[in-house]
Amino acid sequence: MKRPTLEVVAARAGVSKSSVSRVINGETTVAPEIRDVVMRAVHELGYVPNGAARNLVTRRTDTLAVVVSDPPQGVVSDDPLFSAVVRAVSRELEKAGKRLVLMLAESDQSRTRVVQYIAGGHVDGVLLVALHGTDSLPAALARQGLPVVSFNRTSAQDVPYVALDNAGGAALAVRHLLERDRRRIATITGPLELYEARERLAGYRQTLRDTGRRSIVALGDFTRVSGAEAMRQLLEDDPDLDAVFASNDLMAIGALRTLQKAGRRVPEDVAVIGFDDIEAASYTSPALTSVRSPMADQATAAVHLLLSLIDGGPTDPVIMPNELVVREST
Amino acid sequence: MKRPTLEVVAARAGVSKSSVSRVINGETTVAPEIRDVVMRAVHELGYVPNGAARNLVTRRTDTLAVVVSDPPQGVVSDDPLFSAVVRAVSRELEKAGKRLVLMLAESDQSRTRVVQYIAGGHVDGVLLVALHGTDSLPAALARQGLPVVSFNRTSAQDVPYVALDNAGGAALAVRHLLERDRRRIATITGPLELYEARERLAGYRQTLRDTGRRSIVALGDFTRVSGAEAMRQLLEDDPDLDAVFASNDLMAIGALRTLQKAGRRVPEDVAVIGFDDIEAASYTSPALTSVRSPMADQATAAVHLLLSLIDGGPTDPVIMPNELVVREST
DNA sequence: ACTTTTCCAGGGAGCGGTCCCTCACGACGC
DNA sequence: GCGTCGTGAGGGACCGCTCCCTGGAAAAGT
Repeated sequence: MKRPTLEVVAARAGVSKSSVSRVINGETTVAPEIRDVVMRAVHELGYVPNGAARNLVTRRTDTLAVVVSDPPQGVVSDDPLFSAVVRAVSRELEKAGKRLVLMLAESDQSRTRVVQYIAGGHVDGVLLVALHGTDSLPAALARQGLPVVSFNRTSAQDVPYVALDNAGGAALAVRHLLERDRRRIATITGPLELYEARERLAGYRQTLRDTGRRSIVALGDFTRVSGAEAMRQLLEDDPDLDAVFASNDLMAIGALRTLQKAGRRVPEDVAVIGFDDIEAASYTSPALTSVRSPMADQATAAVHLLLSLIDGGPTDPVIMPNELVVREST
Repeated sequence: MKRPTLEVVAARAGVSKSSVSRVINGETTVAPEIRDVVMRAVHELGYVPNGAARNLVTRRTDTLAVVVSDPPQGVVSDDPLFSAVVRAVSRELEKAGKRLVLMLAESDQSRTRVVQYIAGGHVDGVLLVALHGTDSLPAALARQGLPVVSFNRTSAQDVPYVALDNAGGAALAVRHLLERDRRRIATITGPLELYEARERLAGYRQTLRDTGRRSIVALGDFTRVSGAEAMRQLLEDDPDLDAVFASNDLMAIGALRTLQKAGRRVPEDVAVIGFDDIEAASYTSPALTSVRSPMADQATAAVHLLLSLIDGGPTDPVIMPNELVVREST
């Protein structure tokens, strides 16, 4: 099942390789009759250009890597937003006529494999998703000298990024709770190695400080069980609290369960608000109020930034605004 | 930022290209001292082989495509299982030292693009996920003459596949409901263009028939809202029903909500059972009993089958067993 | 009418690897 | 001591494409 080559097509059409190449690549300096005879030959033979050969000489691959850097426990890729992001990226690349190579970097070993692969010239650019601030990957990739866009802020200074307005979102949540006349507002944080977790915490703190209230903080790690556990902790430490801002929805869902088991009514006794507005937030009872993270839009923006970078465009970071989705839990 | 080539490394090490190539590819017929001097040159120069050049001559890419064929509404890729599958596949390929190109085929246009890409020799094999029975893609890809494995049964005869035991899983669910002394057991189906939906329905029907009971069927399309709607329909048609088997969890969750709004207690008045056991199934209240689809295992099996196919191995289909996860809703 | 410019098809040199084939050299057998 | 064999390094053709360069024909200029 050998595929025909340019040369075979050229022979069939009775023209030179160069002419066929020009037709294939849509150059305009080709006489119509040559164009036609070439196209016919192409269709008759079912010719499709060999990608490797083309890559080799053009040094472009029309392929972008999406690298998901994640500890083995899988905080990020377990996240329900993962598939939304992957889909949005995929759709956007499809539109731009590019391909997507997905790589999960879960261990140091796979991290070096990723760098090797990138260095091998297989891709034109890299989209980095959800890294720890301490991650060595962003810097290592940036050093390869090809375009890198991060899906979050990272410790590597010069990596362009598209980020959520995490602090602003947290402020939105807290102000909403204040408007509902809540006085003792606790928070459950994400893992503080992550920028987004730190920013959400900072937004929460700042807003409370501005209104002269004190923070009540419990640590979580963005998983549902950690949310349940943190809520238990909070109830013990401060039984009088009347609202909880969880740094993501999974933890909010965990907190909801804990509250129900403890016999607290939501939202009457304790209001609960999450962050991200994942699908499952609308399934819970009561349905969860949440700060919507426009992940699909963020993914789209990240792809655009990366594509523009590849074309030598600007590298200005993009910050996505969030909005509040009020449901039953507040 | 020009990367060094084999030739440069060879010059630096004072040996021939061939020797460097042998060292890089770990051939054993190389004298230790040559090996050492080459390795040193490789490290000093930071040499990484150019992928395109290698692909061109070896005709292998060590890359596999995962093609998700899906209508624009996104039945499959909206599915919470999507990310689980992608992750499992990614991990497995990582282990095997292969790369993953993800392609969503949402329109006819993108379908042709997929076929073109595959024909371009960019990948060594294809893993097809979740197709409509009428999909033209499996056949088109199989015609390309490279290994294809389907993640479900398809209409294309000769495409090897890894499937769930859908009928068996449905039977498991229905028998469980019968054991709970339910007499009027309804079902909410998936979109019947999909094999899995038909098989789940068939399993339901057969099990009821075997025990002399009649089927009560409402049509859904695997989305949550369709489940809610179908449940409304069922309550209207047959107010006395005491159990519902939904063909997937999202629809079960929708049904749960409808039942609660209608004032039926779950499981006291109506037992609800889902299929797939997605994460969210354990978040609902009451937590959802479900037939667990071992999607990650299925994905792993599919990758193994594909890899074995590439090495010229057998093409026997694999059927994955499912198990029941009993929670509060039954 | 002749030269200059424009335009477009063809020829062919790479791109950076792999791998077949040749050949040198040391070990071994007789 | 000489021929044979085995081992392993080197030379170079080749994978399929792009793109620069050349050259001939047609168009434009004088």
